[in-house]
Amino acid sequence: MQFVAKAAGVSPMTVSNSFRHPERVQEETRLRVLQVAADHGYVPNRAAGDLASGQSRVIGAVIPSIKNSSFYRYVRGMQDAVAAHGYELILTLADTTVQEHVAVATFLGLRVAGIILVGNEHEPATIDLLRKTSVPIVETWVIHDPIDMAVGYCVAAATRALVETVLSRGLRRIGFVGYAGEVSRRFTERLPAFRESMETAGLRPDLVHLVDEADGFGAGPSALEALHRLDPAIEVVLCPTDIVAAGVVFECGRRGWAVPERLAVAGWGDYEIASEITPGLTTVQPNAHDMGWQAVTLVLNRAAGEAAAETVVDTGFAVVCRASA
Amino acid sequence: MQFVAKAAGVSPMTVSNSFRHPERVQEETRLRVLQVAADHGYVPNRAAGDLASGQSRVIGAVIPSIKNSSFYRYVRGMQDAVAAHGYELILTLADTTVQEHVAVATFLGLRVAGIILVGNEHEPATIDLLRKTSVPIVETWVIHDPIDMAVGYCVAAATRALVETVLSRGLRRIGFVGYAGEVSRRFTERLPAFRESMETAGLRPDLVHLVDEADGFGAGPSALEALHRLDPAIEVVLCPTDIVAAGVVFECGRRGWAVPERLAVAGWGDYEIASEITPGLTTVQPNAHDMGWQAVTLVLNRAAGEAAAETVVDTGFAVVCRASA
DNA sequence: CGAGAGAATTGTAGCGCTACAAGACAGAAG
DNA sequence: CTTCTGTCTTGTAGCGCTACAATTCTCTCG
Repeated sequence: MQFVAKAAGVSPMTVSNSFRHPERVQEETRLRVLQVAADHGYVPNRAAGDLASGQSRVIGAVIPSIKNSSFYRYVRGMQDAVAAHGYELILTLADTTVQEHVAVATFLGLRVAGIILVGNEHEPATIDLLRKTSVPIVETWVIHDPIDMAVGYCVAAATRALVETVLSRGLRRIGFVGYAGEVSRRFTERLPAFRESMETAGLRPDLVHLVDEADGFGAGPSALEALHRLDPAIEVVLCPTDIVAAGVVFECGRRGWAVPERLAVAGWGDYEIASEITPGLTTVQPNAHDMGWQAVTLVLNRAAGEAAAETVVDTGFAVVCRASA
Repeated sequence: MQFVAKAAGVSPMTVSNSFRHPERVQEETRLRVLQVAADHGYVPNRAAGDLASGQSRVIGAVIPSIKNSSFYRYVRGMQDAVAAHGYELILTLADTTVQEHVAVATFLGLRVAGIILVGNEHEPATIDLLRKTSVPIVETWVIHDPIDMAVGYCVAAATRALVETVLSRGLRRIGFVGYAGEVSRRFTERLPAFRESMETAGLRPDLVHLVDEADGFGAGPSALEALHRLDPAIEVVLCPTDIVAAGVVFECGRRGWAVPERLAVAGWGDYEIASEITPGLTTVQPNAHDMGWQAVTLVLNRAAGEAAAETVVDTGFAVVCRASA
């Protein structure tokens, strides 16, 4: 900065103001400074600036996976929101809670303006760190027991809505595919909600099969096989993701079963594949873009000193009805 | 830090050393300092530390999209490499070159240890900035005309290898699906390579159809329709991505065409869907994880002052043969 | 028992920038 | 011609940390 100041014939403060407070500097002076900076490839050192000003315009987000298009929309939502407010977003991939902890420590070390996490399952050490910091924290995709703030939707409510949708189609023999093993809590919330809905409707709540999360499309055929054995006249299968649902649809194709006439199928997540395959998948669409946007908004509101009153935002969901169910 | 030092009864320097140079501090003292820090949720301010030491252990990467699993493996490769060397990786999503420019400016402002980009298509302003900085720059997925360093594979060579693979299956009527409009150069490299290979083999090089990149799976049916009209006896379709190839396979299912007997199909990218659908897709697999790893390695080598001699690394590719072709 | 070597610890200065207060300067009013 | 006002510009101090040199504190050895 010293160098640029000298080259432009002004003081370092004027250089600083040219970048950060354009209105404080005369137009002509500012343009000259910016020109000199551009000529020399000078970019203000944010680390130093943030240190001096005690604030940061960078928000850190930890995302567990970048494999599905819901997360893509979620990230876009965050990116769009930060861009609209002159902030920056930095992302770290973390597939395990241990990686998440490392990422959180890094963000805290960088003194980011806020941290956005996915889910509410963290290492005890992470929770400890998060509770002690004054940095705004937002947990997304869930709305229970936030450490600080949360943005998400109610998985149980979405499950009930999906069951009601298939009931309204006149379907009664409803099979449910869930994930077995150590999976995120937002998956485990679905089964009890399904059972409850079925009992309320006076229908069999036990047409349930659990598959491995790692099986991808492959989980479809095995789930279909298992549920068909439980009830050969099964009418519809509710899947934990659109990937599994697509696997079921492909398997129906192989078996020569018409979808939805012989078997209806519903997915979850409204991934890209849901609208691309034939028949299109009926699925639950979380408002992923909105969720990302709201998460950033919560951080910014907190930074602006606004009331921390409503710390939980429900971005809702929609049951998207396509041809598969 | 002052606070922690006081609480632990040592000087600030000892606190600093406890974190950064454990060997300089007596075990007992170090543990006490770390304990006090943990109790108070203290995390050293990296911005200040980096400023004082004049170095950074953070590498910035700009990625254009997180929609496909190749990029996922690529990011994992980078993440694994930085983790192995005690560095951190921060990601920014940028779908346009303008967004990329903003991201690059942010990284430069953060004084990262290195910047990793995808492709070699950038804004003139970005190139200018990149040439003037002394920060190591790596461009990935391409190996032509790097600004600084590059890691990638030769798309033309992979195209030729794919054509040879289908030729070796005895197929002769080969259709090609490309992307129309403003697409990344790595897509545009494929068509000339295809034409050349076909001419060398003495076969029709004009069974070509261009589709819109945004069409996803939907591009499959329209491409199939168009190529079938060009040559009703077409034997194989080479697609620009596995998504398009999957779209073609699904469409074949609808038409009752057996794959690969009636029509063989090849994709590109070895996305997850390639191995999940039936029949599995024959496709080109870029060594995405390796590419990410090598990109980080190049940055670290440069940081370690090692020779900048070999600045281009070819991570190669593989033609993965599955049932579809 | 004092000198010397080595380990552990501690001041000092400064990284590049910004907040804030103070200064310079032009033009308007008296 | 002085005073005042408002605009533009500039010193000063310090953000939280680390490199480096200096210091203190063992402990060993002649």
